Amino acid sequence: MRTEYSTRPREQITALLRKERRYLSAAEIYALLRKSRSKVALSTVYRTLGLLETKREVSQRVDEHGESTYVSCAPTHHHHAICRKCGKVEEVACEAMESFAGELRTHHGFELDDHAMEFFGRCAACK
Amino acid sequence: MRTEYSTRPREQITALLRKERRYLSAAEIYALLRKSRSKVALSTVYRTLGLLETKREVSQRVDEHGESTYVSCAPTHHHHAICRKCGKVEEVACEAMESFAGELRTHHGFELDDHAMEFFGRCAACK
DNA sequence: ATGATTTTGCTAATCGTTCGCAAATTAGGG
DNA sequence: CCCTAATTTGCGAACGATTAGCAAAATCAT
Repeated sequence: MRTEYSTRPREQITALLRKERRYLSAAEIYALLRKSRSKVALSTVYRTLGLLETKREVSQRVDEHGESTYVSCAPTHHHHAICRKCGKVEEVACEAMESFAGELRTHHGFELDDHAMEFFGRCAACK
Repeated sequence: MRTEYSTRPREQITALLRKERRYLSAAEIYALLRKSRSKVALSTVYRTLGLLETKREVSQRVDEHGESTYVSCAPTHHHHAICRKCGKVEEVACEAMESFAGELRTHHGFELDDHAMEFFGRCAACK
């Protein structure tokens, strides 16, 4: 039948991610849910994250220790500005990409077809 | 005495990286060296990569399977244009960063202090 | 409610990476 | 050169995050 079930663990994981809006590891999500008297297995966390990633509802990032972390975000193309203090992630659009594409073409003969960017600094609240 | 020795394994790993100029995993480096009748232990490859990373002589990137890969590059600030066909990595400067910084400040109140970018496409040779 | 199907939870397996330590290399005097 | 002290290597074991297997539980459509 190939349907997708809506279950309690999935709802809780999704809700937590939507609430936090910062990069969390599977272990952190597991720990946070466990604290709020919800018992989800770590493997379920991993599976749900994989699912959400496929649906483009979260994006994944490997942190400085090599651990995968995940944040809830829009399924459309954008980049992330990550606050170094509180971890809050903001989505930012990129219009200025043409200038880079042009630079790459003229200086390197490189035909750009995709790009990834990350910004680090202080968010409005932490500044 | 706190000196740093120059050894055969280190020279070979460094030479290989400088020759290839594409992202290689520790295992790939190990395999390539082994083929050219050089016996370096995998752990030595890892240790040397860590050393080179500290010295900013290689940069590290986690590939799509979660494996760490490394490429030889300049110690100064720049970004990488990675060819999807041959894997060749080219270093590109970024002047256009002010426009992003401005956008972040005005639209998000975000104070930018660092950024990371990657470009994907076809290099001049593969186009 | 019922039954087919999807998910979960648990545990064990996987696999890249790191560690520990004895043996081998290196650098630099004598 | 040769010796010694210090650093590296190589090997294997240990580690830790992620994945896989499978029986039991939850979900959905009828």
